[in-house]
Amino acid sequence: MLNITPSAVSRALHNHPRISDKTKSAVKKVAKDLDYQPNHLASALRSGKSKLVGIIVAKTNSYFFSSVVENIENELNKNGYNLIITQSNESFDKECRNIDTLLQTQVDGIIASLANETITFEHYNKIKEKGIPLILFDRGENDIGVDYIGIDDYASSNIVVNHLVEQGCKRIAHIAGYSHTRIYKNRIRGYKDALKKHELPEDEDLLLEGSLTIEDGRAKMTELLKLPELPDAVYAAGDYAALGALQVLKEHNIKVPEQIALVGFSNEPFTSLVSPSISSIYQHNKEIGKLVAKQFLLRVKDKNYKPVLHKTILEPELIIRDSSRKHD
Amino acid sequence: MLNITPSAVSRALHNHPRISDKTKSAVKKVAKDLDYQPNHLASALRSGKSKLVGIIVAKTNSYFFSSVVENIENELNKNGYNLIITQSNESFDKECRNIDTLLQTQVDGIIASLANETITFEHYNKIKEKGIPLILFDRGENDIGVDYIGIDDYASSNIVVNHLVEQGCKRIAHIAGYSHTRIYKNRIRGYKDALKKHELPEDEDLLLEGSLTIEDGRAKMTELLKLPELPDAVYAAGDYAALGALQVLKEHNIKVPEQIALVGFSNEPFTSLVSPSISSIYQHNKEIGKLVAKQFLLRVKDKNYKPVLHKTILEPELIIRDSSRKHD
DNA sequence: ACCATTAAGACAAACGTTTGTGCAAAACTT
DNA sequence: AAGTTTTGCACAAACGTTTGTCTTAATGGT
Repeated sequence: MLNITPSAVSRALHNHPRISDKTKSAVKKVAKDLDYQPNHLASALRSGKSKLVGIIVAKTNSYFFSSVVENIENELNKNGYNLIITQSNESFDKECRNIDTLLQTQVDGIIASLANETITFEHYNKIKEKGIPLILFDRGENDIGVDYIGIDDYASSNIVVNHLVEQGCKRIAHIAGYSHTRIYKNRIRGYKDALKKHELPEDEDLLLEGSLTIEDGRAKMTELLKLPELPDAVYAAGDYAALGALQVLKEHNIKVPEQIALVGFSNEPFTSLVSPSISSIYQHNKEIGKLVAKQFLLRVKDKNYKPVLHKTILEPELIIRDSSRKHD
Repeated sequence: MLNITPSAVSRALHNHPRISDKTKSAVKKVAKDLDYQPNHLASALRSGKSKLVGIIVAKTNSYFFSSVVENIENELNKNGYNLIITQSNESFDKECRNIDTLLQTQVDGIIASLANETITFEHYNKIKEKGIPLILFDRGENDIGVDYIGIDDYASSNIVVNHLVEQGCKRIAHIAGYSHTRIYKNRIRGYKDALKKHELPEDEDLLLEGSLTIEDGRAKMTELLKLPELPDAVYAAGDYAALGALQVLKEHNIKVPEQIALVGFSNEPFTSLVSPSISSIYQHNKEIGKLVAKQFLLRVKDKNYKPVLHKTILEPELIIRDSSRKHD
């Protein structure tokens, strides 16, 4: 080297004020020449910061999650963080194990969206006890008491119902998610309140909770078609369920949207590909990813910033497609 | 503690033969009681193994990649490894940067699928120089000289052409990927050779290279429809291109498969959702993921195992759907 | 009973940084 | 010119493991 201690080198590379500009530039030059690669592990060990962020989502191969993650990655990479992505597969157990794994890996923080199965939250306390930031998005709970970014599910339902009423629908069914998950509960509340607002009768037969898979959508639509009085619109709380419903409608030669209009949720890519294309709620995937990343950065930069909780709620946007457009 | 040195504890937890069973169980009991969590960073620093594996794919939000990654994750998690997932966005530059980032993070190995833009491979030498395993899948190159897992692209084209000929098609077009990428080149070769085998004339107008996006598929299909003599089948080397083609065909009121049959590639979920559903080549996503993981584990366990190169080529499977089924 | 072998674990160095403290020289103050 | 502050860096400890070597005690062989 050039007669200098490791500590001086470290400080030089980090632009410590107590190092002269001359040695700084000298050190940096040598670093370049020798193609010096800092050892992240050693740095992490000593400083306690691994520069790794853990992510837990239900499934990476859903468009919504993968595009949120993509945007989180872009933001955090800029700040020297890398992502460790795990998936819960909607399983509570796997979610718990993922948390353990991530904590063992000494991540600097965790970003998560809850599994469908998750209805208790003690496992998240481990994270809080460790003192590292935890940010939830989309499927988060108020009970955990951490920062959250998501859309206004209640408002989404309002927008959907308003739109359907505008199209002339008067008997609107809702294929809902399980109401133990907050977001689905809110969508149900929004649906009911919107009906009231428009002075439409609330019919229990028109509200069906389920897992929102394609199969579930098919089953629920089949049930709806057995009703003595058919609905003239179906609002599904998930695109896959909407797709299942659409399949059943086509099999029964029911015209969409003329006889029954259809609206989904999440704006999965296929909604614009099927025919008729399915109207759906866009959840601002990109925006959510960016906001999550920014919120995370805020938290790691300012550890003592605890007291204030940030809940960011985005306004949803209805993408109107053929499945619910009765007139231009 | 219980009057024992850290070294003894470490060895006890790792079942070192020179530690008595008595102390081993004692140590493990205390570890349980105290909820001891080993510090991966310290372990990584000392042992030189981070237990992290880097992944580079073009896009996580493609179904093929995300399901491969999902299966890699499952396998590697069982062996104590965690994944750092990065995406190149099909960009050569981003791919280079990803490699640098991963190496800096001291990953124990890298698993990658090349970006479309990538046509030179020096940046992968950095990985080999570091002496850590590199495994390629799907989009890999023979030149790099590393283990590879993928499907037989040449055979895929054969299967597709055979199927189309069986359906009575005699003028088969191919919307191809750029031939500088090996897998697309092989699909083109397979396509040409299969035509020869069936003694069908090879028509240059029927072979169009492109990026295989939806838009590209639309453009290429539009071109094909301008030909004086229309094709009676289109084989697209990617599902998105096939979808674009299908859109154009429907807009021109051309019956699929009666007038023009259509086959795609990758078996993306939407292929079964659109109407008509699109026949497509299934690439054994799960199998690929598992094989990649196993190959990686082989390599890290046996560093000196270098000389032999493993190329695993899976047989593709054609999923026949409505878009190419002229009779049952 | 003496030497050889094995067993069980202690000891200490090492991995490559970061960081608090100490200390000399330089710069500034009056 | 003497005291005070600032500057620039050296020193050394520390992060929590892993691992090669050494030591002591126990076991075995003759």
